[in-house]
Amino acid sequence: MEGLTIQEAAETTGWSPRMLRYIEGAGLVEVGRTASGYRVYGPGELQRLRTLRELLARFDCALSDVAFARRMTSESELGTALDDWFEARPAPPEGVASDDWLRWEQEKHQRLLAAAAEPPTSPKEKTAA
Amino acid sequence: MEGLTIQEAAETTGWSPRMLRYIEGAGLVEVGRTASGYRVYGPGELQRLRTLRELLARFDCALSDVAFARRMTSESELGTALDDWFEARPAPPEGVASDDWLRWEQEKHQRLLAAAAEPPTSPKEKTAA
DNA sequence: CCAACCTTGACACGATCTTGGTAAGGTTGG
DNA sequence: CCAACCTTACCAAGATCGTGTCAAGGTTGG
Repeated sequence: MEGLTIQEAAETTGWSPRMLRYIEGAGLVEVGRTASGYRVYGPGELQRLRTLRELLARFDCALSDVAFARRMTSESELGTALDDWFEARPAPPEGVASDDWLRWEQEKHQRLLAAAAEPPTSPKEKTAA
Repeated sequence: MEGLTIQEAAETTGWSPRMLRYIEGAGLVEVGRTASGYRVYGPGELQRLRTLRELLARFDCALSDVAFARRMTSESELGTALDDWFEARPAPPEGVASDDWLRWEQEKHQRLLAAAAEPPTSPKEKTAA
């Protein structure tokens, strides 16, 4: 057997076996299997699991937050939409009256949503896979 | 009065007054106040609220997810740490034996955590506030 | 063969999120 | 002045998350 069993992995990472299965189910760590279906944890997975633990503690966030962050990096539309929504209107680009600025902002949001809704009919840009 | 009251805003955005207060409490939309403390919703906030609604429906995510996404863009350490953690090891950079690659990976994660933990004693880089 | 693992699945509990309500009190407009 | 709005602050209920535990059954190593 190349790696550790789930119980051994639990001991060295600080997660419970239950949580190791949960984390796997959440799609956060991929685990290999033996021919008969036993999970096999290699050094990479162990390190990843320890780091995850520290990450959650350090930034006080939840597994579901990390799962959502994963969605944001993998679904580029989602990431773009959120980043765009967050762009506060700090100051209109110079030279535009604030009425125009507001209109431009509103149209920007509408364009964003339209783009997100629209099936890839005319893909002008594919950023990251 | 320059903008809409909370009830009027609720009618035009599709949120309930209760939810408008909740969203404000979650820090997702800033709302102005009259001298006596009444909330005042301007066109910008209304548009932002409508867009938020569409975002949640379109991508099937929750307010807490958006709130976390906000944290990720504002706390640069958090965003960096997560992005780094997500970097799967697809293939080692050419020329490195996989043992070395694994060691490099492990050290990368440790560096990452050390950097995040360390108080700004020797600030080599201050990216974004 | 048998104890000690592993698997999936389910039930359960506490915590948090989302949402609605309701109560006690201030503001406003006619 | 008074009805109709606003405010904050609670309580509640259903969903989801995080986690443990237990059951029924397969695998493994000595």
